[in-house]
Amino acid sequence: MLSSRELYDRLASLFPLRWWSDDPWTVVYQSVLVQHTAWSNVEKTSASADLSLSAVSAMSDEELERAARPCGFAKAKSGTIRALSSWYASVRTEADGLDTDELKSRLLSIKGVGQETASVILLYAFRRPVFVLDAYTRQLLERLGFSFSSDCQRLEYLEKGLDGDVSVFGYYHWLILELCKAWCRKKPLCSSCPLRQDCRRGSSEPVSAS
DNA sequence: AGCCAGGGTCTAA
DNA sequence: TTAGACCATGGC
Repeated sequence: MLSSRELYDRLASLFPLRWWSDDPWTVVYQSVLVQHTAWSNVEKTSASADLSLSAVSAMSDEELERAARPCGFAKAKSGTIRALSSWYASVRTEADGLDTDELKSRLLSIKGVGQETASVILLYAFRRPVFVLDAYTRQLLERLGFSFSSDCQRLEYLEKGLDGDVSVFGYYHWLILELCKAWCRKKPLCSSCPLRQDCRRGSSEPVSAS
């Protein structure tokens, strides 16, 4: 059976390795903006508005909401970003001394931050070995023919053999995104994709995992 | 025209 | 504990 590490190596041979952002605060606010939204909208927002930590704290709620508008759910997202800005300003100096579980529970207590967003922030902003399990990852596992019954099982498979390597965790998530974006939308890659044999949307044809 | 895009919260049973 | 409604915008 294909191991998580082998899957990673295959993906890494297909796509460039990519990290979210080297700036922790950028990761934090973009992880909120991207919720249920195309990445292009996040780029648009990041390009047209200065959402640095100091800029956000100087903005009114109305200005922040206006800045978040292109990403949809602007009222909710701007409120979450506001809450995260004060949270981040207070926690960033002491974060090194905090347990990952402790950091995560603090994140989850913020309205608008759920499991996936918390995982993104822990991994890319605080460099903790947390696997970001999103809909694309579940879809990928499904299409590979795995039948897990819970996210707990999926994480157990995915994290095994990665030695808690933060860089690998980070690259892995982007690689899965690249694959799933390319999968059924770009025929040339699709027909030559070693992870898949046919291109019909919704097909759950297992691929050879030997 | 209508569906989807990297979610999360709240409610109901 | 799980399913479904809801939130709101841009792109195709």
